[in-house]
Amino acid sequence: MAQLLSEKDKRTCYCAELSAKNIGEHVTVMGWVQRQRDLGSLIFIDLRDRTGVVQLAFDDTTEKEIFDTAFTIRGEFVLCAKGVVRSRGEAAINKNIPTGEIEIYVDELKVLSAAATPPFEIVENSPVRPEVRLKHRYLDLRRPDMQRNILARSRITKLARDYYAENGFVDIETPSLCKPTPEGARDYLVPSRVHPGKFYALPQSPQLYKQLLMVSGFDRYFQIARCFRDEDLRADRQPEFTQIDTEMSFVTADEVMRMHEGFLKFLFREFHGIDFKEDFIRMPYAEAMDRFGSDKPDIRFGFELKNLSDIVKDSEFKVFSGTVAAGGSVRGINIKGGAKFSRKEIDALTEYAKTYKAKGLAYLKWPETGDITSSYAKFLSDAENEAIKARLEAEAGDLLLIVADRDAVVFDSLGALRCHCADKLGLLDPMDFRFLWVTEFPLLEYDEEDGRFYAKHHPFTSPMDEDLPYLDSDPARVRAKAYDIVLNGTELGGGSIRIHNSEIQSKMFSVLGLSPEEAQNKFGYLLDAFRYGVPPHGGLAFGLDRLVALTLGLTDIRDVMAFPKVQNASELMTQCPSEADPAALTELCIAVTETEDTE
RNA sequence: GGCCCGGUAGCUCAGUUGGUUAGAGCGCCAGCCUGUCACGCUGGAGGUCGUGGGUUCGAGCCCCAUCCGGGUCGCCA
Repeated sequence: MAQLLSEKDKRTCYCAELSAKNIGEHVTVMGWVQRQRDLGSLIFIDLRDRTGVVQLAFDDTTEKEIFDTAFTIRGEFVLCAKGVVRSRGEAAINKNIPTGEIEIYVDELKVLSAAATPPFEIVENSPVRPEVRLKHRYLDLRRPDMQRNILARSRITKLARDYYAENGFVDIETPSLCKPTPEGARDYLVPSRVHPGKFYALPQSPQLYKQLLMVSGFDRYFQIARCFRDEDLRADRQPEFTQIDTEMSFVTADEVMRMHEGFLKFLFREFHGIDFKEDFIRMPYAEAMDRFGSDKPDIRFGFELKNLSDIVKDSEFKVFSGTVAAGGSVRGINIKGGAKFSRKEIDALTEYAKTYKAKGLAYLKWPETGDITSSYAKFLSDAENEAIKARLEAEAGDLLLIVADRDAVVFDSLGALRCHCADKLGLLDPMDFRFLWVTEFPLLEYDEEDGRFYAKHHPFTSPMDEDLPYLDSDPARVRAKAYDIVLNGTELGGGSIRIHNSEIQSKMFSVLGLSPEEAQNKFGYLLDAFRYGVPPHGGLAFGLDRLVALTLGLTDIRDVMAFPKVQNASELMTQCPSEADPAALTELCIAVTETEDTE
């Protein structure tokens, strides 16, 4: 059945490139059959390629053999069709598609491939279960919306290459087989045949290589880098993802931020025609936490956190006053328009807050008409109640939500609640792009379980100059020259100025509990390199998948990745990961001692 | 590792209190049809109800286990 493409079968244009101005031209198009409509002695076929569809027409003046072929054609057959572009005539114009004024009157037709009936329709927004889509990803990717996403991704990476090349960045590839990263996410390990018992790791990011490239004097480095982390998945997290990775020498944090802000503005101008005239807001971490309960605030809406601790610290209501006394805080948010939430919905909010470790959620619902209802008001004095309303600027129609707990829990739960409620109220327009820099992150994070500090960013992040004196005495208060770029509540990227002073680096390792010997063992090559003349340097990496998704107004990065993995990190189409060939394992000196199937 | 939601025809779903032979739309197959474009009309095929066990006279429905998918917390320097 399938016919071969010959030298004479040269495509002259893509399907949806044709329009009324091509009328009379003889063209050759190639593509997949969207649909065949057989009206008896009249047959229409919509032919689709990555640009869209064009209608092929066959009637009783069509050569019989061609007409008979057209009759047998089914969905997703691959065709080569030649013919004359002609007007459909006034009555038959389809205004819903770009090529709706014309059709191709076919005089030569080749079936290049027949096709089995696909498991789902190849149409936009086809509501199919994710596992079915992913098992047949090659068909899913044929759908127009997925084609648009993948094409957009390609365009965005090109814009990135253009922008950074224009600004003097050198595209340099770094290894995929590298030394395992201590203190980071879990590494994917790759065994070495030549070195039995030894392992490479796949890079979590090219961090140290790019710093070494600064030592080498390349001055500005750029790479679209594939990164790997063996951690659990989310809608915005895959085990294998792509970064737009950069590093610059002889710069301050301000210069790095300006450079990358320039890229985002360039991208949105080119891609969406949106001109960001103002500088992006820069907000210190402490302010972001205090106002939004998050280090990646969504600033498309208000509902800001207010500290109520001073109002309730002496209250009769022990849930509030006791929390303050124990060193925690009581904070609230005002969900404007939230009074429309039902009791059931508010109960659901409480359950939601509990997933963030909050012990409870106090509320006050002030409807437009009717009585105020509240879970806490009866326990407070009138003065306390009025002060809370005033602090939260409450009025009719509002819903006040209050959490009393450790600061970390209060921020976490209220930060999540404000976004959750905004979503419920339909306030989140994905095409409203609000960028924000979060700066002055804490350098270190104390881990209660391990009883030690960990680097919040990584161990090479430079402390802020004015906080250097506290690195020994009070590490927790030291802020870093680190910055994240946030878009609509998602961390799009982050970076820092690195330590380039061996004394400070040693001090940093010591705070992290690394002995000089351990530091030398783990990062010796970097420390050695720094002995030979290291420029001050810093950089930033964007999560390309998130950047593309958010630019397109999407929330699931799988929609902008050609072959993503599912929640258990397997790939449904190829069924990887899979068991290794025993001979290969033997050669690698690896024995599998336990699998999930073992009792 | 925890919690929540889902799995019924190729796809999307309905399926009452546990009760006859499990339904619909789309898709698919066949026939008819000259202007369709989600063509229309007529007819037809298509089901281990995720899997295994249990309760029951009787299970798509109840119970237990398990697999698969999604969300989320932990985790993600």
